[in-house]
Amino acid sequence: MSQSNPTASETAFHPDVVEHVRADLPSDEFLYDLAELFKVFGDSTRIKVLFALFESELCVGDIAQVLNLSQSAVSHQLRILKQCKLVKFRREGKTVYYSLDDDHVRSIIAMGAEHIED
Amino acid sequence: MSQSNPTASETAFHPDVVEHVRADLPSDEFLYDLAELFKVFGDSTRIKVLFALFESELCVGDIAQVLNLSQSAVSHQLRILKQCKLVKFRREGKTVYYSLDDDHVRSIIAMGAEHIED
DNA sequence: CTTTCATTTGAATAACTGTTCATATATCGA
DNA sequence: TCGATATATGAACAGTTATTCAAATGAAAG
Repeated sequence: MSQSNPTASETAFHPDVVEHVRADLPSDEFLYDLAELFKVFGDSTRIKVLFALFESELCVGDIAQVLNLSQSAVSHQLRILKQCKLVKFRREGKTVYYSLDDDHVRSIIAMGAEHIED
Repeated sequence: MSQSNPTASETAFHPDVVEHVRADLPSDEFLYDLAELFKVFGDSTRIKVLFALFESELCVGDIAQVLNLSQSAVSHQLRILKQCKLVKFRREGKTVYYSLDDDHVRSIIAMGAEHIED
């Protein structure tokens, strides 16, 4: 018998395929982290914030103005964007200016946008 | 005065910037759709399903086996992936085979993966 | 037509998430 | 030091969502 996988496929329809696919899956941790990243893009408020920052560096109050949101809501979302390195910030007196951290953000959003336009 | 924007920026710090950024924002509908798309990628179960389908076409039961999930849970998620055209399917007797619908899926995930590896 | 198998669907529950409101921190000027 | 301003944070509430379980399709075989 060519089958010797104990964990998988006792009732599987295609045990060989199941085993092969399973073997090539990335680690659970990687898949989890990836989902976490996309989760961040999966909120329209955060997407709006990112699009606003596409144009130029902005302070918190201006982002709130642009998007018609409360300052608190914006600050909460910026915190999340900061955590996964999508935005960076610099302080100038009382004001904190946010900007995109790298170009991955643009690439990822561009790919998403491409899929939508069908 | 060079400012004449009625809707925005009564209390904004940089009214001119606010107005400019706001003018260049995509429509709310587009931004909402984009967030909806990323929301689909933002769940580790769905990400796992997509990665499994990277390898080959699979039927529902095999996906469940590969990922160690209930058939029902997989079916529910496949429904969502189907709705936004990320996967397609074909029926063969009682069995339904799922596969990736286009290469956008790979591109989007590749971009996300690139960001994580830092 | 009845049984069996693969998948789908619906309802219910539990967990998560974004906003709001109130409060706290931080910086600057008087 | 005190007040004003910009931002951050914490708790609470409301809305959303993924899973489970049970039941329902849909398709082939006898």
